[in-house]
Amino acid sequence: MKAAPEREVDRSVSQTVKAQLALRDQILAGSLRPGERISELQAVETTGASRTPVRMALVRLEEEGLLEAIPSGGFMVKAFSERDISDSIEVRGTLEGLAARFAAERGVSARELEPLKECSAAIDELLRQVPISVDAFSSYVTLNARFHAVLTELSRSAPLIRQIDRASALPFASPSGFVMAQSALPEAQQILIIGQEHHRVVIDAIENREGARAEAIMREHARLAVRNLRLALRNRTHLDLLPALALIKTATD
Amino acid sequence: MKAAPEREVDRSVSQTVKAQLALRDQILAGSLRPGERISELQAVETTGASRTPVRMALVRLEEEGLLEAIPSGGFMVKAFSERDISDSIEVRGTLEGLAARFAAERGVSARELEPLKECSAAIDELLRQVPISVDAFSSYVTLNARFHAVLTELSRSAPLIRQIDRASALPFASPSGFVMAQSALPEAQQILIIGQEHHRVVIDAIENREGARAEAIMREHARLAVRNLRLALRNRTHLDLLPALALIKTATD
DNA sequence: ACTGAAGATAATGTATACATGATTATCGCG
DNA sequence: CGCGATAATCATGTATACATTATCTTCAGT
Repeated sequence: MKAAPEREVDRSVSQTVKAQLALRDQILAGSLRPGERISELQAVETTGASRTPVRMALVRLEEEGLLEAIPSGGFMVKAFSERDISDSIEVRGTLEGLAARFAAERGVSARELEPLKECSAAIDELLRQVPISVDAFSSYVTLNARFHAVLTELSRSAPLIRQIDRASALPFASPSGFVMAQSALPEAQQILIIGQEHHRVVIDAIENREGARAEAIMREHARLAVRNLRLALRNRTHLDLLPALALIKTATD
Repeated sequence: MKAAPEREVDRSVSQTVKAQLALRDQILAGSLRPGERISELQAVETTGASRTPVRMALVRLEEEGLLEAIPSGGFMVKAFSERDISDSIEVRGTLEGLAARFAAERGVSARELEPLKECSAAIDELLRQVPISVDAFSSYVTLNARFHAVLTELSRSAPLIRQIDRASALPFASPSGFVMAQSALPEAQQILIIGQEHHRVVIDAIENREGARAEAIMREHARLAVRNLRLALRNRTHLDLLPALALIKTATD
C-alpha cells in the first residue's frame, strides 16, 4: 500500500483532474458567481494545483459547458435561463431518442437487453413501497442513471454515445438531474411511476424493433424532466435540491 | 496598417490557435496517422509554438473529436469507420431537425426568415446553369454552409446551437462535407437539386409553423449526405475529394 | 465635477526547466 | 535461440519565471 498517504495529496489522480473537480464543485456550489471572471491565481490557491493544471481544467470546463471564454482572455461562469435548461434537456432527450431508435432498428439480442430489464425490475421494487423513502429516492437516482447509460450503449454508436455524454455533462441536463429536486413534491410518487412506465415502454419497443415508438417515448421521457424543472422552480420550498441552482438566472436578477 | 508583418508570425492570433490550426491540418492531411501517439516535441517543431500552447491545442482537438486520449498519457489521432461517419451525420441531422422544429413552433418573423430565403434564391441561381461548373460547386459549399448556419440560429436556442456546432466540427459530419466529394459523380446535379428542394420545404414548413414537417425534412436532408458518403466511397475515382480521408478506416486495414 | 488620457498594476499567454512515469532496448539467463 | 528483467532513454505532467496585454486608478484639463 505504499507509504502512508497522510497529507500527501493523492498522487494517483492528476493535478488537472483534481483542479477540474474542485473548480466544478465551486461553480456548482455557487462560490464562483456567473459573469465574474475566474482568477487563475485564486483558483491556484483554492485547488492547490499549479497554474498549468488549473488552466487545463478551465479549458475542459469550458468544453463541458460550465464556463464561457472571455474575448479578452480568461473564463467566466456561464449563466443559464430556464429556457436554456429545458432546451438542454430536450436536446438530451432527442439524442436519447435517436439512441433508442438505433437500438430498435439495428436489433439488440436478448442477452444485451438483460441489464436494462434488471434495472427496470430494481426500480419496480423500489416503487413498491408506498410513501417513498429518501433512501429510495437516492437509489432511484443511481438506478435511473444506470438505465440511461445502458440504453445509450445499446445504440452501439460511438459518435452518438459521445454526444449524449456531452449533452448530459451539464448537471441539470443529466437524466437524474431533477429526481432529487422532485422528492419534495407531492406529485413525486406519480412522476416516478410515469417515468418507470416510459422505461418499460422503451424496452418493449426495442424488443419488438419498433424504432419510431422507442424514439418517441424517450423524447416524452425527457419532457417529464422538463416538467419537473418547472414544478421545482415554482414550488420554491425545496429549491436547494436543484442542482446548480446558483447558475440559474432568474427574472429578478 | 502597422509595421510590415514580414516574417513575424501573426501576433494577432494566439500561439494556441496557431498550433490548433496547424495540427488539425496535419491530421486531416493524414500526415499524422490514426492510432499513433502524437509526439508533443514533434508538434512543437512543426507548429513553431511552444509546448504549453501545443498541449492546449491537443486538449481542444480532443474535445473536437479528432483526437483520443491515451490512458497512459498523451493523445492519438482517432480513426473512423464508415458507420461512425454516417452516424455522426445522422446525429447532426437530428439536431438540425430539432432546430427547424423549434424555429417552426416558436415562430420566426418574416424579417428573420429573409436571410434564409436569400440563401435559397442564390442557390437556385447557381443550379440554373446546366452542367454545373467547379466554381459553382465551390459557391454551393459556401451558400449551403450559410443556409445551415442561419437555420440553426433561427432555433434561438443557445444550448442547441452549441451542440450542433460541436456535432458539425468533424469535417465529414459538417453540412457541406460531401458536396465537393460528389462533384465528380454523374448524379451530382440531381443530388444538388434534391438538396435544394429540402431547403425550400424547410423554409415553407417554418413559415407555416409546421414543426413536425420541418423536423422531418431536415432529417431527410442529412440522409442525403449519408447517401453521398456511400456513393463517394464506392466510386473510388475521386476519393481524394473526401474530407479527412486519412481518418477513415477501411475494411482492408 | 466630469471626461479624457496616461501610467501603474495585475492578469493572462507563453516558454522552459524539472521530475515522475512509461516505453524500449539491451543484457543475462534458461 | 527465446524470454524475462533491468536499465537507460524519452515522453508526459507539473511548476515557475517572463513578457505582453488588458484593466483600473489617478491626475490633469476643460
